[in-house]
Amino acid sequence: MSHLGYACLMAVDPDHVLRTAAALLTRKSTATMDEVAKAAGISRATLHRHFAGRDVLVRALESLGIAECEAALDAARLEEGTASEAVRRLVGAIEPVAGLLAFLYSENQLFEGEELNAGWTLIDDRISALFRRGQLGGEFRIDLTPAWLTEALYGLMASGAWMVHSGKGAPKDFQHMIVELLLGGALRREES
Amino acid sequence: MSHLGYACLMAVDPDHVLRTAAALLTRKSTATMDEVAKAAGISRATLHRHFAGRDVLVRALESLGIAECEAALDAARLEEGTASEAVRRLVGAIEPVAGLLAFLYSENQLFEGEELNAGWTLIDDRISALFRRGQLGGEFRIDLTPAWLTEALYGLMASGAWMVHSGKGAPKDFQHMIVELLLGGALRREES
DNA sequence: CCAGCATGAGACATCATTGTCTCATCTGGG
DNA sequence: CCCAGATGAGACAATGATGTCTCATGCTGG
Repeated sequence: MSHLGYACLMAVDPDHVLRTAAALLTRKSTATMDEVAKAAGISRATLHRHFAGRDVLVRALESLGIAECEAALDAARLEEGTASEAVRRLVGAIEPVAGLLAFLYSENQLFEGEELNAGWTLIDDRISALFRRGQLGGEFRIDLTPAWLTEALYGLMASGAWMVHSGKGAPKDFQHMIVELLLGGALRREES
Repeated sequence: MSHLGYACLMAVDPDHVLRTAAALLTRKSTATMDEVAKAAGISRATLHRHFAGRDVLVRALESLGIAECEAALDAARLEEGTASEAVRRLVGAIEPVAGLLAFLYSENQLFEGEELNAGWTLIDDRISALFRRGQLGGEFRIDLTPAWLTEALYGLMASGAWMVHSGKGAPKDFQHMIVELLLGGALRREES
């Protein structure tokens, strides 16, 4: 037997499979394991060897989504500059993951009884903290709770991802549309 | 044979079944036909006699959702008063349907190839027209398209429904949270 | 060259949901 | 009272997705 745990030869790259699955399920959330395998260019048997069951695959996608979200949060440097600038960076950084997030969001309701991955709470807390920072600094209004602002951001990102996905909006407008509406609202600013 | 088309005796009320199904599927979008029947207090056979198949049931729910949406649009009198007031009335009127809308929204992706019910376009147009009216009247900013404002409203309503459903928010705050964020945004208003 | 290992293809049983059917029962109107 | 119609309960097959298995193939490392 080889002294290496696994690395030998034409082994499938699990990360590539995962990302292909994410791209497919983002478009068609009911895709079959067979379709996922075909999209990844592997057989259903091999897919099953790496992810033993659809739930395992979804859990792995959840971990991927959480990891990418946290990477986006890190890249956005939420502690630096004004809260508004941080929100803008956050939306821009999270845009590539928005589709996957929307998929996971719709799948989460299937994990009703089971425990919710603690990673989501971590992310919620970091975003809530950003809004709280904006409130304490006098930048954001205080009559909307950080929790609601966080949920609203999620909803707006889902709408933005939908606009882009359906072709009604350009990806380049994603960040601007969301940030402008979330921060500025629909009303005209007399003071501007 | 009776001279009346159908009305005879202990006939099931299809509307009651529909509303029960809506309430159930709002909470558990993957509910079985059996669960739907049980929730409505009828047998699966009878459910099947009224709605021949799950797709027929979902289509009926779609029609119900469209009808209730249009009723809400009518009740909100979108042409009266300022656009802001109309938006506030709209959100308040549509709140009871928000859960059903979220369910239908998630199901619509399953009707990929098939034709989309024209009713949705009608509703989109009416809401878009409201935002356009606000823009033309100088009330709303013009750098966000009415189409985006409409989609954003949907997203915020989904987030609001989620907050209420998950117990993180009170139903009485639904209207206020959404309208304040959609119109005013998160930034503080110096002019207020 | 050869052995080992990952893969592809496919067969197979299982499971859940669904659509369809039959039959017994109950109710209310004529 | 009696019958038509609607319902409830359950059996049944069909379908689709899934999990598991075997076998042949092809490649790599030694």
